[in-house]
Amino acid sequence: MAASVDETPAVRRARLSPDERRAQLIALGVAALAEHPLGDLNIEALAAEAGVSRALLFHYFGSRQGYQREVVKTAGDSMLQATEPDPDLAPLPRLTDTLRRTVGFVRAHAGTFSSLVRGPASGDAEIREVVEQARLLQTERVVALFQELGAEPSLRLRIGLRGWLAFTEQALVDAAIGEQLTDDELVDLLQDALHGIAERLEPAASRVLFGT
Amino acid sequence: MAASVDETPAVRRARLSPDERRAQLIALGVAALAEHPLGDLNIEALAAEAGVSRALLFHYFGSRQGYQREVVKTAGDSMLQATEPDPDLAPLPRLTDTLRRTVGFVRAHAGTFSSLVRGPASGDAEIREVVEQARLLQTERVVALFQELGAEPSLRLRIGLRGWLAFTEQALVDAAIGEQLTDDELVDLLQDALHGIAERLEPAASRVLFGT
DNA sequence: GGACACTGTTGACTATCCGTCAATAGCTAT
DNA sequence: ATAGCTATTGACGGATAGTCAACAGTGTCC
Repeated sequence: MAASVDETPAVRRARLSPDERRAQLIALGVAALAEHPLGDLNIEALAAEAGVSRALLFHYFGSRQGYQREVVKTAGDSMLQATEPDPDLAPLPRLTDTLRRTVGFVRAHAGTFSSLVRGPASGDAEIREVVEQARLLQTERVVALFQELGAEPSLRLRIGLRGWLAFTEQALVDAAIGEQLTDDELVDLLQDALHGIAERLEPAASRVLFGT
Repeated sequence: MAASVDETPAVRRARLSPDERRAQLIALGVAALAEHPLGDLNIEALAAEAGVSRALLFHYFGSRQGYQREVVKTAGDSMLQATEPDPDLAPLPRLTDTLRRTVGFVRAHAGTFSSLVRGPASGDAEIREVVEQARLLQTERVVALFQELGAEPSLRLRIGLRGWLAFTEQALVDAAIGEQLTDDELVDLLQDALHGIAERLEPAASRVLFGT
C-alpha cells in the first residue's frame, strides 16, 4: 500500500542511473524546444520541471550551452532519422519519398523544426556546428542522388543544392505557419524548385535525375 | 592652449544632444556587428568604448533588446538602401544590377551581413520582426519585377520567391566565407537559380521576365 | 555676469541567472 | 546493520540586465 502511494505521484525523488537521468533531462529539453526558441531555455525552470536541482544539470552537461548542444543534437538526430532516404527506391522516387516524409515530420513537429532551424543561429559556435553538420549531411543526401546516376555535381551545382536546402527550410517554416498548401502541393513545390535550380545550374546533371 | 589640450583626446566628456548621442551609440553597435554576432553585444564593453556609462544606454534605448533592435534596423536599412533597385532600368537588367550591388555589399561587409542574416534568429521576437520585415520588402522587390510585366505571381511562385531569398542569403554567406566564386559568377548563379525556380513553379511568369 | 531652470549623465543599488564545490543522502554488497 | 560508492543538493560567488535618485553641463533671463 505504502509502495503504491509512493509510486502514484510518478517516480518521485528517485535516484536514477546517469544514463536514465541524462535521457530524461534531454527529453525534457527537446519537448521544451517545441514551445520556446532555444535561447529561452531556462535552466531553473527546466530543473524544476524535472524535479531536480539546477546543480544536477551542470553536473551532467557542464554548462547551459553543453546542455543545449545535447538537446539540439538529439532533436536533429531524430529528424535525420525520420527523413532517412530509402535505399531501395530509385533516385527520383527516393527524393519524392524523402520530401514527403520531411513535410510530414515538419507538420507534426512544427515548433521543434522551427526552433531547430532558426534558433541556434546566434547561439554558441558549437551548437551552430551541430546544426551545420546536420545540414551538410542533408546536402550530401541530395548530392548522392546525382552521383549515383554518374553525374558528379560541380561546385556551382553544389552551392545550388546547399542553397536549395535553405529554400526548403524557409518554405517549410512558412508552410508550418500558414496552412495554405497541402502536403502534396508542398512536396511538388520543393521538388520543382530543385528541378529548376539543377536545370539552370547544370543541365546535364538535371537530365540524369529528372529526365529534363 | 588649455582649450586645445581639452580637444586633443577626441571629444572627451562632451555633453551631446540626444540625436547625436543616439546616432553615435547606434553607429558603434553597427560597427561591432561586423566583428561579433548580435548576441555577443556587451552593453558594458560598448558603453566603455563610447566613453559613457551603461545607464545612458538604458536611458536612450530602454533595454538591451531595444538597443539591439535599433542597431539591426540601422544596419538593415543601410543594406536595403545600398541595394535599392534602379527604377530607370528594365526589369531583367534591373535584377542583374541589383544582384551585382548586393554581392558587392556582402563582399564589402561580410561580417555585418552574416550577423544580420543569422544573428537575430534566436533573439527577441521584435528583433526578428525587424529582419523579417526587411526580407518581406526584398521579396516584394522581386515580386514587383513580375507584376511590372503584367504577371501577378501565384501563391506557389510567391513562396518560391521567398524561398529564393533564403537561397540567396545562404549562397552569399557561403561565398563570403569561401572565396571560390567571382562576383560575376555569383551573380549568374543567383540569377540562374531564380530563373530555374520561376520556370518550374510558374512558366508563364518566367517567360515574361526571362524570355523562357 | 550671476543665478536659475532644464536636461544629459552617472554611481550605486537590486534582481536574475550561470556556474562551482563541499557536503548530504540514497543504493548495493558483504 | 553497516560501510563504501556515487547521485544529488544547498549554499556561495560572479557576471550582467535594469532602476533610480542625485549630479553636472548648458543656455537664459535679469
